[in-house]
Amino acid sequence: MTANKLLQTMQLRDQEMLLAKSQMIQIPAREKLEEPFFSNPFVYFLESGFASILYKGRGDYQVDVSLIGREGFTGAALVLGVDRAPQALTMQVAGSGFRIARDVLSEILEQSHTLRVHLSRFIHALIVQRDESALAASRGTLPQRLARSILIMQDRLEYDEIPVTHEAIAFMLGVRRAGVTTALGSFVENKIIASHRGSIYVLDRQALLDLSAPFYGAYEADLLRVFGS
Amino acid sequence: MTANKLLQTMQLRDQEMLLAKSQMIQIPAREKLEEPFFSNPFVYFLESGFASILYKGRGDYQVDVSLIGREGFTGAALVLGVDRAPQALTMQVAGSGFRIARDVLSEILEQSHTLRVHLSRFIHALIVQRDESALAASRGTLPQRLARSILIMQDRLEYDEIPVTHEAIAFMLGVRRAGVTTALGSFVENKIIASHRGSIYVLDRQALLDLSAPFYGAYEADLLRVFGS
DNA sequence: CAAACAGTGTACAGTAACGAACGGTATTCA
DNA sequence: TGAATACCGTTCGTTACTGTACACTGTTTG
Repeated sequence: MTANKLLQTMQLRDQEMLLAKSQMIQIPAREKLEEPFFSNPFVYFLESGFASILYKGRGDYQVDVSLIGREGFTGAALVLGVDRAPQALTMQVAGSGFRIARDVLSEILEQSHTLRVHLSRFIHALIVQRDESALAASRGTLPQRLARSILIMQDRLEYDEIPVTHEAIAFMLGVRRAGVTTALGSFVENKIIASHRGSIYVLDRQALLDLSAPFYGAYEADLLRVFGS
Repeated sequence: MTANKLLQTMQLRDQEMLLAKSQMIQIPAREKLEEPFFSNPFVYFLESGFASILYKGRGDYQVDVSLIGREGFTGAALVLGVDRAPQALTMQVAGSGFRIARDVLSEILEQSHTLRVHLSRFIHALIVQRDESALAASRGTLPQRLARSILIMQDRLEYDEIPVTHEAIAFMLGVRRAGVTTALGSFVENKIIASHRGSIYVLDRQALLDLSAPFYGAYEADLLRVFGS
């Protein structure tokens, strides 16, 4: 049995085909799963931990446009028939997952219409997640974006402790590290989180939900529409 | 013959099937082509003018995540197998296009694998456009975002005059109308654009490219990878 | 043709986030 | 065990916006 929700909710036949051709592996934090403009050899269905999709512009401008954990998979471009995409995919919190060669998945996709539809629905959810990120980046304050960030990381880990540094968060949001530190400081004061070196502990999830309300929830709602459960 | 680039570059058979089942219509500015969370009855292949995809959060937070003109089509969610999406689609500059009923397109998609692939590749480009928007929103200054905005509008109109108000631009970017006015004012001073009531004239496209360099070009590059030309 | 409206220019005080920098405390490594 | 490194806290002046507000001018409408 797998912990990946996409695998869980697809047709059994599709799931079996995929699992038969894939290997379970451990993935350490900061491992690069996809390089930009590169024909990446593997696609991943994570079981734990999460990876982030980073979009890089010229100069060293960059933002995280989405996070993927055990609710999804990493081969959107492949399903869309594109083999070189401008995004980078990096493991943010270590975990495990099933890895499958892109060519193998391509073949399976040719054979199974149901699988294509299932994965496509997830791609739609990913688009929604990107839209929420764009909205938060454009209209949200740093504390709001930070709250959203913590929520979506916690959603993927399904645990109160999030092993991530201020630096890493700042990088994801495209803001100063010091800005993250001060904002987190005020969260700690208000007992919304606790914080130790390299970790954040969520104490008051509701407060985070309230803070980030305009920018959180649409991805989750879209996933529900996709998976039903 | 059609002016829509997606229609032009698809297999002739697919193009004929689509055109046989679609009507050419005129679309005025500000017409709503898709409502959020609504099963929208039509999909559009524009021939002129452009529409914007607006993502709305709670409250009245909103941003434009992408613009679509004659290089694309508007039924991404449908192709991805989803019938209710959280985005709104509004015609920004009046134009014309082919309209096709969603159910009809669905049927054609079932029959034609080549069409599905073609449209999917465009969806990938749309994702790239969203990522660029997110990056610009997160890291760009107002003048940079504005320059990008003017460029992508001009790209879709393929003409030097862009019939759009400061108000409309401010709305798209999610910033103050007054901010757009001042920024445009400095563009006028530097002879980058000229501006009359309700219109912007691009004088120095290169200057706009320079300004928005980190945030412009990836969508266009992705389209090239898709269409080849 | 007057009145209403849409679109633009400008001003001002307030604030959120910035870049740059420094000091302190855990943790890792030789 | 001492040195190097990673991570966090805080400060300071600066900048890019924001919200609010008002005045001006073309354009539409009754």
